[in-house]
Amino acid sequence: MESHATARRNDRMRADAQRNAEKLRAAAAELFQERGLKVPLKEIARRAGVSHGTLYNLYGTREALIDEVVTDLAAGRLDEVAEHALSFGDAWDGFAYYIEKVCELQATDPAVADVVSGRYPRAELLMAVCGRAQAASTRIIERAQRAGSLRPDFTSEDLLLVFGSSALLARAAAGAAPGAWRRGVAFLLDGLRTEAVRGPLPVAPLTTQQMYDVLGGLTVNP
Amino acid sequence: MESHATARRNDRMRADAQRNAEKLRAAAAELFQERGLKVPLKEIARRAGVSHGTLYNLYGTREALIDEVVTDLAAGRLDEVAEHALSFGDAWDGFAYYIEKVCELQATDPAVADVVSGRYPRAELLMAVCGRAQAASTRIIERAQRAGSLRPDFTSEDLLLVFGSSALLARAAAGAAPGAWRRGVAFLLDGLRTEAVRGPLPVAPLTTQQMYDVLGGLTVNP
DNA sequence: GGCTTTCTTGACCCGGGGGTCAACTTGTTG
DNA sequence: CAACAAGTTGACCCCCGGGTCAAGAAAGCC
Repeated sequence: MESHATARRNDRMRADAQRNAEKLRAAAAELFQERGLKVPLKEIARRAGVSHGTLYNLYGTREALIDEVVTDLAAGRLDEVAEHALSFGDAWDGFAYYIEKVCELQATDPAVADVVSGRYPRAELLMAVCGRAQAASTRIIERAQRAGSLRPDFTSEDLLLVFGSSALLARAAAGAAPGAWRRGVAFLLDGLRTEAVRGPLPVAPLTTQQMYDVLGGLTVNP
Repeated sequence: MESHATARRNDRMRADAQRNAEKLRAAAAELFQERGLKVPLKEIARRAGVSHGTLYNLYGTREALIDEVVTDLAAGRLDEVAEHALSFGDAWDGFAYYIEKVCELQATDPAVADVVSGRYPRAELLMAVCGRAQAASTRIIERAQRAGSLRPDFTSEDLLLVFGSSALLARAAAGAAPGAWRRGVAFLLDGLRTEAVRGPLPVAPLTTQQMYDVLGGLTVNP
C-alpha cells in the first residue's frame, strides 16, 4: 500500500489538482511556520482557497502534509547548525553554539520547535530528520566531553529535554518577552561546564525510549 | 454583587445542596490533583455523581471551584516550603531546597503546578497565594545573593520561569520518567552558583508583567 | 399533609476540530 | 466537441468542552 501523497505524485495528476496541491503546500508552509505543526487542517485549506475536502483528498493525513512541506526545510536548517557546531575549534564553543542556535531556530519557527520536540511520529521523513539530529547532537556532546569542558554526566537525552522545554518557553514568551529563553539557556550552559559540577546527579539518565515518550507528552498534555 | 459560591454559603442552603456542594468539592479536589486545574467541569460533576447543571448552579465558574478547593491546600504547602527554606543556616542550601521542593510539589500534584505556573488569574484567592509565594521566593533569592552563593543576575522572575518549565517537563514525564525533572533542576542549580558565572547574560531580566504573560501562555498554547 | 421555595436534572445551544461522501465541475482525451 | 474520468465541493457526521434553562423533584415550613 502506497502512501497517499506519494502515490498521487507519481501518477500524473490533473493540472488543477497539481495547482491545488501547490497552493496547499504553500499555505501549510506558512501556517506551520506561524503556528506550529498542529494548526487546524481546515484552516490550511481555507488559506489555500480550497475546500478542506480537497486537502484530505490530496494528502489524506496531516503527517503526509508535514512530510511534504516541513521536513526538508527543517532538516536543512538543523543539519547546517550541527555541521557548523562541529567545525568550531573549541569543542565547548561548538556545543554552546549548537544549543543556542537550535533554541533560536525553535524560537523563531514553531514548526521547527515541533520537529525537534513536539513529535509527529507518524511522519516518516520527519522521524528520519530527528534521527539524524539526534546522531549529530551525540557527536557534539561527546566531542565536548572528550575535551573536558562539558560535564560527563550530560547525555543526549538530556539535551533533547532541554530543547523541549526551551521550545515551550520560547513559544509562551514569543509575544510578551521574545528572547526570554536566552536567559534560561545561559543559566543552563553555565551549569553544564565541567567546573560547575558539584556532585552526582540525583537520578539516572533517561533511556532513549523514555525521552521519546516524554517529548511526545510535552506538546500534547497541556 | 456577591460571588456565586460565597453568597451561597452565607445564606442557609438546603441540605441536599450542601451535600452536593461537598460531593463536588471532593470530586474536584481529586481530579484537580490527578489532572490539573483544567479538567472538564462535566467530568468533575460526573465523578461527584451529580449533573453538571448543579455544578454550574453551585459554583458558577471554574475559578470559584478552584478557590474553594485548591487554594488552601496549595497555599499551605507552598508557605511551608518557603518557611523551611528560610530556616536553613546556609542560604544556598535554603535556596536549593526551595527550588527542589517546589518542583517536587509540582511534579507530584498537577494542581500545584497549575497554581505555581499555570495561572488562573480570575481565581482571586489563588492569586493571593501566588503573591505570597512570589514574595517568599524574592526573600529566599535575595538572602542567597547576599550570602554570595547565588549569582546576582538571577531574578525572581527567572525563578518563576524555571518553575514553569519544570512543571511542564514533570507533567510530560510523569508516566515515562518520573523524576526526570530532577536532572534538569540539578543542571540548573549548578549553573546558578556565583562561581559558575562565565559572563553577562544575553538579555535583560523580565519585568513582572512579562513574566505573568509568559506563564499565562505556558499552559495555554500547546 | 399540603404548599412554597429551592434545587436538580438533562436536553439543548454554541463553537471548534477531525473526517466522509454524494453530487457536481472541470480536465482530458479520442 | 462529446463523453468519461478525475477532482472538487460543502453539507453532513462525529466527539468534545463550555454554558443555559424549563420542567420536574425534593426540602422545609406551617
